[in-house]
Amino acid sequence: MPPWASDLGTPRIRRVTPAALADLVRSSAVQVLDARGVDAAVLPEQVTIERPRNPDHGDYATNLALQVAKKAGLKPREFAEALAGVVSAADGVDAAEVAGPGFLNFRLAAGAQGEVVRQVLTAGDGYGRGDALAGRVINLEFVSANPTGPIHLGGTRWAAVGDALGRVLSAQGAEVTREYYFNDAGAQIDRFVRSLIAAAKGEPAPEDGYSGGYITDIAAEVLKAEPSALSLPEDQRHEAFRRIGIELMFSEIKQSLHDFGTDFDVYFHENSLHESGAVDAAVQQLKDSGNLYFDEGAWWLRSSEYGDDKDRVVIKTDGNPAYIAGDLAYFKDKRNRGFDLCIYMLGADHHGYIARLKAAAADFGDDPDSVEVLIGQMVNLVSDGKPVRMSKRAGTVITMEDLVEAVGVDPARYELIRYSVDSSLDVDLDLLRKHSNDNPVYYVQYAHARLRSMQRSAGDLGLKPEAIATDADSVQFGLLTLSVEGDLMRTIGEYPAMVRRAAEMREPHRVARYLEELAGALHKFYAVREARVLPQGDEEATPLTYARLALCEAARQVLANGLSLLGVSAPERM
RNA sequence: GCCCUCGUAGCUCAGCUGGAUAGAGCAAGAGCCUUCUAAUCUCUAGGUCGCAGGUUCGAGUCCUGCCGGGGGCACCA
Repeated sequence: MPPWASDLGTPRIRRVTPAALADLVRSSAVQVLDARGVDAAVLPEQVTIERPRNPDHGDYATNLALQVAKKAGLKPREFAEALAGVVSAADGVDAAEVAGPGFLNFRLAAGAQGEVVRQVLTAGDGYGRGDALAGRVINLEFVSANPTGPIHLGGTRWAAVGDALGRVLSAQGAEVTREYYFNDAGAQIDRFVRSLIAAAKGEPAPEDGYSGGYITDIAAEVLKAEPSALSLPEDQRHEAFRRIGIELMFSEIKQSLHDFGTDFDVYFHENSLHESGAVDAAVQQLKDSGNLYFDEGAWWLRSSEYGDDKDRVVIKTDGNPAYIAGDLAYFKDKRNRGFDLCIYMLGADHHGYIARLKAAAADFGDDPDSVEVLIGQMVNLVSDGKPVRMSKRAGTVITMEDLVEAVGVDPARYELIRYSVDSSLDVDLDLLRKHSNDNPVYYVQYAHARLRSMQRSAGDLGLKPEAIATDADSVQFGLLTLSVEGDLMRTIGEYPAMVRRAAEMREPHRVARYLEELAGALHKFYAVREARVLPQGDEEATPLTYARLALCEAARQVLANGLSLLGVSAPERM
C-alpha cells in the first residue's frame, strides 16, 4: 500500500489529502520524466494542488505539466497524459483527466477525502501546524510606538497584524520573539517631560510639547507619587518627572496592548543602548571595519548602496550620535541574542528605513536578507466618507482603547487583520459602531457557536460528539457524498497549505479570508435539509449521523484553530 | 524630481506567488422561518480588473511608460 493512503478498514475506499495527492503527483512525475531521460530537477519543490472553482474540473487539479513541460522539453498535453496514466492507477484516485492546454484534473474515489476529517480529529489543535519555518529563530518587532502618548489607530493595526503574524510564524515551527522598541532617548522624551511639568503646574503645554487628557492625568499621578516634585531644583524635578512619568506611560501602553490581546516577550528600551555603551561600541566597530566613512565633519553610513537616496549621518558634526546610531546598535544586539531573522513591521511613513537596516545588516557582516522590513500602509480616520485628520486639539485622536471600547476586542482585531497591509485602511468609527453586526468576524464566530450548539443537542440525545475524535478510524466517511459535504471537506483540507502560505508570505490576512470561506461552506452545509446531522423525532442515530458529527467537529476544530491564529475567540455560544 | 504603495461590481475588499467562465461581503430586488441557533441559506442584478504597449500556450497577477489616490525623501527623533 502506498504511503499516501492508508487502509482503515472501510472497503474499497482509500483516503487522500491534498498534501498526499501533491506527493503522489510529484513522485509520479519523477517516474514519467525518468522514463524519458529528463532530469527531475525541473520539478518544483512543492507541487501545487488547487481546488478548481468549476466542479466540472474535478475535486482537485494541478498545472504541473504546464509549468514544467517547457523546461523538460516536452509537450504539456503529452506530459500530462503520461502523468495521468500513472496517477489514475493509484488507490483512492478515481480518475485523472487532461483538460485544456495541459491541466490535470483529479476525481477522488467516493468518500476518499474523508481522510482530512480523520486527520483533523486526530491532530486537534495541531492541525495546520507545519515545519516550513522550523529552526528559524525570529525576532518580530512591531508597534514600537513612541512612549510619549497612548497608541493610536495606526499602532493598533500593527498590534493586531503583528501578533497574528507571530502566531502564524510559530505555527510553522519558527521560534518567535515579539519585541517592542521603546524610543525613550532623545529630544522627544524631553518634550514629553516638559509637557508633564507644565501640566503639573497648571500651565499650557509648551509650543513643541504634547497636550491631551493623558498628559494631565500622568502629571497628577506623578505628583501623587512624589508630592514635592514641583518644588525640587530644576534638574531634579525634570529627573523625577522623567522617571515616574515615563514609567507610567510605559505601563499604560503595556496595559492597553494586553487588554487588546497582544503581549510582547521583550520591551526593549533604546535608552539602555546608550547607557550601556552599546551605541558607542557598535559605531566603533563599524568605524574600525571601514564601513562608516568620515566626511564634512560627520560619520556616514553607506545606505545608498542599499537603495537609499543618499548616505545617512551616524555621528553628527557635534560628536553626538544621530538617531540611526541607536538602530545600528539595536540590530547588533538582536543578532547577539541569536536571531537569524529580524522582521521589522513599520508604517509607510518609515519606508526609508529599509535601506538603512539592510545596510546595517551588511555592515555587521550579515546577509541583508536576515533583515526583513514589512511596510504597512496607513490607517485613516474617516467620518461620513470624508477623511478626518487626527488632531489632539480637535479631540479626534482615536486610541487603541477608544477602538476597543467602541467595538470590542474581537471585532477590532479581526477588522484590522483581514485586509492586506499593502493597502491603506479607512476606519469609520461611527459606521463601525453602527454596523458592528456586519463585521465578518460574527459570521465566522457564529459558525463555531452554531456547531457547539448542535453538539450540545447531540449530547442531549445521548450521542457523544467529543468521543468521535478518539474513535475516528471507525467512522464511515464514505457516506459523506453530498456536494455541500465535499465542499466542506475540501475547504478543511486546504487549511494547512493556507497557514504555510500565510507564514511564508507574512500575510496573516489570508487566515481571516480563509475562515470566511470555511464558515461559508459550513453555513451552506448546515442549511441543506438533506444534510441534517442529528436524528429527528424517534429516528435512530445511523453511521451517517456519526460521519456528519465527525465532519462538524473537524470543521469546528479548524475554525477554532484559525481564530486562535488571529487571537480572536471561538465562542461556545452567541 | 526620486523612492514605496494602491487603483478589480454602486461601496469595502479578496484573488492561493502566471491558469480554465474574475469572486465575497455590504447596499438593491425576490424568496425560504412548526429553526440540529435565521448573526444562516437560495436566486436576480451589477465588470473596459486605471490607460497603453510588451513578455508567452495563457496576464487582474510579470516588465516598461503614462494617469490618479496615499506615504516618504534632516547632521529631528
